[in-house]
Amino acid sequence: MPSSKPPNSSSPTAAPTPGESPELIWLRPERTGRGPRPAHSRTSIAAAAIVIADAEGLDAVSMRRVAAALGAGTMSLYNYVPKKEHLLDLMLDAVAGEYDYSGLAPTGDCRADLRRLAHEQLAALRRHPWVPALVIARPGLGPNALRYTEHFLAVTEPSGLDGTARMEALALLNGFVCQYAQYERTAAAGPKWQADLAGYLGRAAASGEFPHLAAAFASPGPPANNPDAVFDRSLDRVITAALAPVGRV
Amino acid sequence: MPSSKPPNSSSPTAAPTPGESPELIWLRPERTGRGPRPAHSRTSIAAAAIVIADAEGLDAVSMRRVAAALGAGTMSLYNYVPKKEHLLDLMLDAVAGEYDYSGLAPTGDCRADLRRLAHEQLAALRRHPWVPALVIARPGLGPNALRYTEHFLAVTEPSGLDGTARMEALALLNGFVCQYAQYERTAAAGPKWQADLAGYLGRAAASGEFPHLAAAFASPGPPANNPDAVFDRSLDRVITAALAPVGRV
DNA sequence: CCTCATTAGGTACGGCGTACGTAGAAGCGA
DNA sequence: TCGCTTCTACGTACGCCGTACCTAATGAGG
Repeated sequence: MPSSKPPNSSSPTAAPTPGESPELIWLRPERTGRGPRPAHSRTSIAAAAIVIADAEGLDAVSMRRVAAALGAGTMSLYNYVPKKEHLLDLMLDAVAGEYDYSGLAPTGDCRADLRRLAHEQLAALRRHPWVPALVIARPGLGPNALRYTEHFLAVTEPSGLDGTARMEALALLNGFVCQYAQYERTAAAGPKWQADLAGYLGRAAASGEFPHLAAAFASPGPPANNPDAVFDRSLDRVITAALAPVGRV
Repeated sequence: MPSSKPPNSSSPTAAPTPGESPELIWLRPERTGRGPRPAHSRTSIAAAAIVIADAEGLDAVSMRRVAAALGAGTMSLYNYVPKKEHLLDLMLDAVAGEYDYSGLAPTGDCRADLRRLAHEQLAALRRHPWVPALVIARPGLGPNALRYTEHFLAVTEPSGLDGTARMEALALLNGFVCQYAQYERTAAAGPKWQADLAGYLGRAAASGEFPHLAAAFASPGPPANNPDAVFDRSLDRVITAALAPVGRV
């Protein structure tokens, strides 16, 4: 929704796309006003694609499938999305648009605010397990990601860090949450896979070639009473790292 | 090489794979000894695929391309690799096999050892820019990854952390290095993309909707004299977080 | 030596992203 | 108002992809 001030429709080179054609889909206007009204919108397209990805995985998201879900011809989709990559951009930004910041207003307690934000994020990634694998490949700075960034910067303002350090903190935290969600996902994958893995690790440990590994797997570690305990434990460390003053750590 | 103890070749169901067929390629024996000698090996196949991926990106790695590079028929590859996913597993483990641990022996200084390890890792990811996007999707515990894990556990032994905490530390550090390499990669992507992004961010900042974002981009931040300075800075934070004692952070 | 698991590789199928072309609808200048 | 221009919708077609299935040839084990 960053349309409160249309940039400058009176510019001399007022073509909607000054150069040839921007690579970023967010720089392409969704609608120029000429011709028939489009039957769909970026939002509805992203929503349809997300339904498919949630239900059947990212591989099931094809231009044909999404178009069919919208009741459109395959090639009609290309009027909205120049390449499939851009469809993925739309999907990611739509997920970023799911955050509800109304309960996440900055309280002045940086650490607590970030903890709550990370949990909101983890919840979103659990709803959409295909996100982590995608977001690592595409930076994706759609309008909703911008709102997220703005919120993060607001929340970390009391930390005393400069803008650059806070952007690095954002990347650090984001990466951690994505990685954790991905770990959860593969850990929850079929028992077959897990049994295979256990057998393989067991054999490796028994081979005597990996003494530290064997020791690490032999010790049980503290049992997690709370399913999110391991997340929270690491999260605290990451927040500390992210907010550490720049000079020395 | 974890074959010093073949599990039990005298089992009644002495098929090389006890169950039906393991999902993990590392549990499938590379060779059973019967029939003609294979013309290729997992290692050579992975090497061929990596050459393609380094030169033309991961999308260029197809079963046909790899087979052709080996001088083999397309379908012959399937004698070595049951599915393409497993080819990717082989590639990842081959990269993990590039580490030279001879200069990385544990010195007792945990932080310094981890710093050197992370730099070795970053160098490998720079050689193979397709790795980060892949490794997030597949846990991949091939023999070389096991050696890496073993080394990491050995290096972090003086930290006083238990095995579980050190495995979490490994994941944390790994994830950070991958994310940084990926960031470097997209930052180095075409000037067109970068110019587009700058324009988009500028417009967003100018809209007044994102005051913190605008402020963060207005302040220049300390200039990096060393190209790896930003990596080192964040790396120090991550190491600190990873090695923090478990009880409290 | 015979037997048969194993390797090599061809053919074919369904699905993918998308270039290209055509037909029709709608905003805009005259 | 007309007609020009630009948009949308979508069918067809091409070249790739992963891989199921099949046939031969090969060579180690009994």
